[in-house]
Amino acid sequence: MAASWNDAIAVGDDSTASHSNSLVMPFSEERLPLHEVDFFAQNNEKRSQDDHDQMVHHIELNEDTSLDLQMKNTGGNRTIKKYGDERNELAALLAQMHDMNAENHRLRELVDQVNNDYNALHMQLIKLMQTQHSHGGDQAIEEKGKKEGMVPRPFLEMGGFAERDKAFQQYLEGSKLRESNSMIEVMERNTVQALEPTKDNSSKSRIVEESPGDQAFQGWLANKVPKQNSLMGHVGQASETMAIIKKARVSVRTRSESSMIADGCQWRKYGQKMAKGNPCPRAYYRCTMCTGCPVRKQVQRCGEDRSVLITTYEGQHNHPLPPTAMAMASTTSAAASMLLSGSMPSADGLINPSILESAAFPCSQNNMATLSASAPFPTITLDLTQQSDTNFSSQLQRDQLSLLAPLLSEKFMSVNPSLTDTVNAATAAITADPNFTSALVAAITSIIGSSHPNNNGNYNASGDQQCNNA
DNA sequence: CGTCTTTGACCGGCGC
DNA sequence: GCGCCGGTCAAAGACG
Repeated sequence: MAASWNDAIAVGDDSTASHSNSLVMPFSEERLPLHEVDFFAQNNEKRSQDDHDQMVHHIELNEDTSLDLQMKNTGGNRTIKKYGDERNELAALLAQMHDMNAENHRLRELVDQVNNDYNALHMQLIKLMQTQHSHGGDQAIEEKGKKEGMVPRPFLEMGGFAERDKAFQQYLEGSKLRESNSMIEVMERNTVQALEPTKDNSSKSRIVEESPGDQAFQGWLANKVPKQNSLMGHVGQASETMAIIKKARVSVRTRSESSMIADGCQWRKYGQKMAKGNPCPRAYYRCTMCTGCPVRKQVQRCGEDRSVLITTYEGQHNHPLPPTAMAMASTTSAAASMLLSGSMPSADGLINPSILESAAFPCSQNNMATLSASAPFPTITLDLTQQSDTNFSSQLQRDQLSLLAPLLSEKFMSVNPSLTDTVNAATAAITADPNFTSALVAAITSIIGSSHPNNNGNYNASGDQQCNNA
């Protein structure tokens, strides 16, 4: 899957060979130096009006993605000089596009790398489970594997629990992960340290720095997971731990008059209870998009502010999701990934907005994400009640970026720290444009979805879906 | 008649 | 051991 930006800037319909800037510049193959960009801009002044009647920016991610933007700027009767006034802006835009192109390449490669890791480790997991089955091994894991269809499709997907599973599996098999600062490595560290709180961490991982967020998460696990002197051979207990990890929840606070937010999934109510400390009843729903889908959600109005609807998601979808559901799924998956990867910068459990603001996301300033360590299961809360924008879909898309970008920056870009600023700057720029944001989110979710062998991206345009366990 | 909602019963975890 | 509480089950009713 070669990432290629077939970016082209075509100027003029009647350009001849003598016009070196009958410009079609494939950014994916060669980088256009800035001085050439400037030359191109200056040359524009000498060109005829007809040459500039039409300016077409064509940005196209490669063929297997959904991002296909066309920005047409028909010049009409504008003069060349008017374009000349914009040359600096154009040059800056081109340079920015170059950077984005390069970053896209790197990100795609990293996604591929993670995907390859996932596939390899998944095979190891299956192999081990088969071995355990043939040797009458631990039934808890076996039953859990059956129950969850072996390859659960995460509601809280991206780099979340599935990776934790394989990281844990890797640890069980006594081997080390490859040399990289991947998300898997961080998750392995969290899992291992949580399972062996008394053991010297230095022998487990090359990662030496422990963020306060790691401590928060491990502190939570230390309370929830019984201490063990020996991990090896206690697969059942380990399975319990993984079950707890899988139970992580993402809670979304929104202002809504309706009884339920439209998140794109189909739900069936199976219970309602009065919860202590809240006069409003709590409703329990399970996903009915596919039989056997373990995803559940709780919906409850805030006792203090009845206009606030609190929706808590739990579990992992085992079926493809429609695009409308991908927005919420991606948002919660990113939040859960942050939660479980221990990337929160605050030891008191708060994911301070500073992590988002540091990435300069215009949409993140009013958001607050909190991590609850007192809940029965680790819960991250996304507070979307401060947004004036009532378009929930748009809200989600913006939040997706605000959550995904720092995640990618922290985990992937740690290989090359200098890239982080570039990514942040580029992301800040593009998120300022809602249309571009929407398209980019679609592209990212498409990439993420397609990175799994049984991915959510299997949802096709006709609406046909295939249940993995059907 | 099939599907969905309602609601009381039941179960398991946890604290005392 | 007991009670509280959160979560789930399942029978009954509502609805299209």
